[in-house]
Amino acid sequence: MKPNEISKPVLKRLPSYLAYLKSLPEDGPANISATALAAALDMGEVQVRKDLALVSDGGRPKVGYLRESLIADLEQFLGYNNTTEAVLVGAGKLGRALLGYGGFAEYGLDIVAAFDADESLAGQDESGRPIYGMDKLPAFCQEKKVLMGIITVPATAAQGVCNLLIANGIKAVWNFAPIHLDVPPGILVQSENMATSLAVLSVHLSAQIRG
Amino acid sequence: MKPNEISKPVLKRLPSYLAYLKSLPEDGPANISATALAAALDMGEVQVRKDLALVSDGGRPKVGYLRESLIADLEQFLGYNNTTEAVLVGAGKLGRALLGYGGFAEYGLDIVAAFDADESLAGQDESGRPIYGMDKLPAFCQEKKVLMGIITVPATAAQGVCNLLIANGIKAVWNFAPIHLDVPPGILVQSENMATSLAVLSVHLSAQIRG
DNA sequence: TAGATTGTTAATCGATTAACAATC
DNA sequence: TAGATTGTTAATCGATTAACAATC
Repeated sequence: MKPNEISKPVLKRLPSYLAYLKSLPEDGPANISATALAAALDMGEVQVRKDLALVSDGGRPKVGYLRESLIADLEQFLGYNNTTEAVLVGAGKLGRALLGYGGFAEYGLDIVAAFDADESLAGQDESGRPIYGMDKLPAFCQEKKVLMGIITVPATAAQGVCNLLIANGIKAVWNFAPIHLDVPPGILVQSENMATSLAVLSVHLSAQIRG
Repeated sequence: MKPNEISKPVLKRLPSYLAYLKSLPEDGPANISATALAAALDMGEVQVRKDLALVSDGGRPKVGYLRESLIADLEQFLGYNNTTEAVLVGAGKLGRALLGYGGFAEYGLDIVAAFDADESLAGQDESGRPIYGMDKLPAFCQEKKVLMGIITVPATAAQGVCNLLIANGIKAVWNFAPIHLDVPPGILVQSENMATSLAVLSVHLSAQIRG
């Protein structure tokens, strides 16, 4: 089963399973059933069972899955074992917050360097990651064969940065700028969109108030 | 047309339209067609047309929509005009970053206060918002009739905070903790999940590498 | 009028759910 | 064996897309 045959809805649910499994006490029961997982996460049990069948064949009738194996299978499938190196562009507030966040290692992500148009930011950030001027970006990405770029620049600069990253070998872009990025086929853009979440919440509240 | 009749996929696309329309130059053409919007955002034009028809009746054959009216209709629909007051719980790195972000006003969101279990954080944050101890939360939420809560505490504390918020009148929760929150019917939880985005990117790269 | 664009009705597609058979 | 659980095949549901009619 090739991972790219998996549908996006399924793919987006997998991290929840993983997070829940990891939150279980180490000295608890060694097995867990899809039924139990579904109940804990408020999901349909058939859906959970089908999702798990895509990433693991360790499910046994009557006992369910071995928790540790299932965790391993999910991590394997999600590629959290082999580290992905990423560069970050835009060392403003958000950019530095992401640089400083230590939790990405758990997902196999390593932000190896940051770049910013403002040369005065160059140096090391508090977490010890280097910050360079934009002129250093092309050589760095090409030499290190970096595949992921994280964009935390203002919306007006985002498309240009995106183009630059792609020109230097990046295949996946994590975009925090609130703007649609145009990319050639084969490049994946995943946009982190707070406006989207806010819209869902906001409309819910409007409906709530109006009755 | 009641807003809660709209489907979630549609709702999540609306902010993109709005952002794009706002990015257009003020002195540009006054009209824009669904066709042009679709092309700019890499979407199907039928889809865009159908989405817009749900929030506006200003579309005219041959000319499209009046840009300004469409912006107004979208903002109206998304409830960005009437301000929503929110409280934030957890004044750590992420919490203070959100407090300091000035952009929420554009979406009709006003974070009026923050709370943290660590009393030593009490006082004012740099942006002038007050930070209180957790004991002040119940009275504050009830008196101000706050409807939205933002959770930026560690995963282990999130469910407890969520319960507390709901007990004090909150109807919508914006959750940044990487954990599933259980809530009673009628309460909406929107989780901001970076692990989800990372999974999508990570699997794309794995597939890319393997060929 | 001709053509661009809108909005709607019907067809397709994909994801979820339900029903069932298999297994320990 | 009986019952819990798995995995699979079929049915349903909802969203997207295609085809078309309406309009300026």
